[in-house]
Amino acid sequence: MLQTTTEMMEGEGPTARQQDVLDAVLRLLVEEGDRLTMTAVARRASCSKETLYKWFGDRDGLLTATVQWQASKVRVPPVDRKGLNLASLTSSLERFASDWLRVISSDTSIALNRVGVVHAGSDKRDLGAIVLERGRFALGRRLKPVLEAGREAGLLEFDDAETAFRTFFGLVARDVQIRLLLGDRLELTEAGIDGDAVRATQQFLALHGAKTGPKAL
Amino acid sequence: MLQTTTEMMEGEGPTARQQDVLDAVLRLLVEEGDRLTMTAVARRASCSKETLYKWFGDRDGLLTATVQWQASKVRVPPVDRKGLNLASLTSSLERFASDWLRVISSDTSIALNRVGVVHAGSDKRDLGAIVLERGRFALGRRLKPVLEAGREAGLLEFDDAETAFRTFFGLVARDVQIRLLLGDRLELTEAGIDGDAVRATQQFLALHGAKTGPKAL
DNA sequence: ATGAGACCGTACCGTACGTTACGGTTCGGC
DNA sequence: GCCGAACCGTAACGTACGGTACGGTCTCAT
Repeated sequence: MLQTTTEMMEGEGPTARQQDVLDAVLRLLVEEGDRLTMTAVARRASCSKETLYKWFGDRDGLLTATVQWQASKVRVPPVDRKGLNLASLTSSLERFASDWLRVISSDTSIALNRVGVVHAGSDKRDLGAIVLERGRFALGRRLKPVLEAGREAGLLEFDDAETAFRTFFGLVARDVQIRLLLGDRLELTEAGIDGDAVRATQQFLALHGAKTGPKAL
Repeated sequence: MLQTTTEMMEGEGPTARQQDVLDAVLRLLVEEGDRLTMTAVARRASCSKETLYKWFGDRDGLLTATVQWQASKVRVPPVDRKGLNLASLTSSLERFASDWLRVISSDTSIALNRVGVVHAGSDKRDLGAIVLERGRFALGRRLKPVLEAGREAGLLEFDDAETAFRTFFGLVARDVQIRLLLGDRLELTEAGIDGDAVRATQQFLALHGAKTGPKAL
C-alpha cells in the first residue's frame, strides 16, 4: 500500500463521476448489505474495477469514501438563538427529534450503521468511528448549543450539557435503532415519528424544564 | 441440506462436550468477531471440523446454537410482587437498569449483537431475530410485570406498559449500545453503572411516578 | 491525424475459507 | 480381545472474491 495517495484523500471532494459511483455503492449497500462485491459495484456503476481501485485504493477505501460521501450530504440547518422562548425551544427540540428518527430509520442509515458495526468488530475500526462521528456525535454537537441557549434563557435546567443531551437522545431513540439494526420490521409512519418527537420533547422538558419560569420573567 | 436433522435441534440442550465447543465459539467470537473460521473453532475447541458439521450442520447453525446457548445461560431472577412499595419498586428498577447496562456493555453481548446485526443484513435474518428476542424483548417481558405491579399499587401512572418500558429502556441505555457496537471505547465503571441506574430510575419515576401517592394511602 | 491519458469490459491470478473425505485413535459393550 | 461408533487431525476440493493485467474505445490537446 505504498502507492502515491490514491486520490480521494483529504482536500476537495469526489468528482461528479465519483459521486455517481459512490451513490451506486450506497444503493448496493442498502440492497446487499456489506457483502457487496467490487465486481457488483463496477457493474452497477458502469465502471471498471481498475478504476475503482485507482480512485479508492481498496475495498475499505471505497466503503470509507461512501460513508463520508453520505455524511456530507446531510446539511445542517443552523438554529437561530435569537428570540428563544419556550415555544420556539420546544419546536426546535421536536424538529431535532423527528429529523433524527427519520434518519436512523432510513434504509441508508441502517445499511451504513451495519457496515460500521461490522468494521468495528474487525481490526479496521475506522468505519465505525466515522459513522459514530457523523451520526451520534454530530447530533450532539448540533443540539448542545440549543440546550445551552435554552438554559441561558432560563428555560432549561441541567448541570452538564452532554448528560442532558444523552437523556434527550435516549428519550428519542429508545430501542428503535438497535431493533432496526437487528432486523426488526418496525415501520415508523410519518405521524408516528412526529408523535414520538412530541412525546420525547415533552418528557425531556418535564425532566429538564425550568420550574421557575423563564429568567426574564 | 437434506440430512437427517443434524442433532442440536429442538428438544434437549447441547451435551456437556457440545457446551464446551459453544463456549469456545463464544470466546473466539469475542476475540475475532464474526470472521472466525470453522478451522479456528475446531482448533480452539480441540475437535474436528467433521464433528462440528455433524453437530451443527453448517456455520450458521453453529453460530445460532452459540447465540442460543449464551442466551440460555442468563437466568431470570423472579421479582416478588408482594409488599411492593416505593422503595422496593425503586430498587427493583435500579437493579434492572444496572443489570441491563452490565449486560450490554459486556464483551460477550457486544460480540453477539455484532453477529446479529451482520446476519440481519443478509438473507439469514434469524440470528438478529434471536438476539433481539433474547435481549431487548426478554427484558421487556421481565420488566413489564414489575411496571404493572407498580401501577397496580398506585405507585406508577402510565397508559401502555410497552410504551412505559420503552421509555425506561431509553433512559437506561441512551447511546451506550450503539456507541459500543460502533467501536467506541466507552469503559463503564461499576460505580458509573450504578450511578446511571439510579439516575435513569429517578428520571423514570419523575415521568411516570404517581403524583397522588400510593393508592392505599 | 495522432499520440497520450482516462476509462470500460473482461479475463485472469492467488488466496481464504466453507465443506467434505479419510486414515487413525479411543472407548463402551459383548 | 474384538467390533463398531464416535471422534480427532489433517488433507483435499470447490468456489467466491479481492486485486491485477490487458486489449479496446473515447476524448482532447497539439
